[in-house]
Amino acid sequence: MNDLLRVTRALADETRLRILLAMRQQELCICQLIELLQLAPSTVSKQVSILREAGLVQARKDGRWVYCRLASRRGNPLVRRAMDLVLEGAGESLRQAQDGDALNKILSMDPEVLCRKQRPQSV
Amino acid sequence: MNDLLRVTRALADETRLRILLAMRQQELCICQLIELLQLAPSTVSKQVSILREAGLVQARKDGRWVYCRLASRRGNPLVRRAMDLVLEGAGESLRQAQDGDALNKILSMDPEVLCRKQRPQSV
DNA sequence: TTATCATTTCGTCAGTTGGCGAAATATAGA
DNA sequence: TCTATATTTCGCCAACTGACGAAATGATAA
Repeated sequence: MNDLLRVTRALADETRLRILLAMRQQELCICQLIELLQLAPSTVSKQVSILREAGLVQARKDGRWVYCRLASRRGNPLVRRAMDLVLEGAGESLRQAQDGDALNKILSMDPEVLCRKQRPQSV
Repeated sequence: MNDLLRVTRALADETRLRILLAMRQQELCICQLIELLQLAPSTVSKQVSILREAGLVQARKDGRWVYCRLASRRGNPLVRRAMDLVLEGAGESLRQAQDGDALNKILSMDPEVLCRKQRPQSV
């Protein structure tokens, strides 16, 4: 039941569901998630780590960037059931439409440019 | 996403998972759940109501007793996926074994006797 | 090496949650 | 009607959570 609880708790937060839904089509690096969610880097990092602990998300490091994607559907059956639930629940809320639009913009950008945009503004 | 979130939040608590797992084979009345969980009636009532709000549990009233059971698998697909996840995650934890034993004892009892046992002890 | 920078870790804080007991509610039985 | 009682509602409190910023980490580039 502990594994189950770790998974259900990981799913029980809107930010984390938004992260999972954003990764449906492609992997995303942390800075892309930061841009999508408009949250502090430390917050995004923490939430992604909760999804990783639950086995829902896998990450690979490439230089300074960390790319995240949904865990394989062929791995842990618990994870597959969890994603089935999330995908079933993906509906037409305003928030999801907004995230979809924002994600398209982010994907059309060079990640380099995105990161530069996120650097502390020298005033 | 709101419906999904209501479901995932309902699943994200050990007490509520225990309730769902206990109802796998048969409906249970609140006082049976109180005995199983060893929690205050107000607490059990609250947790069941969260499961009902999420659509995971249905209840029927029979006199003073309220009987609860898992929602139909043929209803909301979200609910079905949620229960698939829970059942997949039902494992062999010590807690589950203990709950199984306790549940068997409870089911072998007359609910009337169970309720009498729960009444405030007149010292 | 040194500087830069994407990400993570840590400490803090406001808001939420899950537990309890007391009081309220609704129903059965006297 | 009045009493007993199974359940719910309400208010409270300790523990947990999700957000942030500052500092630490690890890797690239100068």
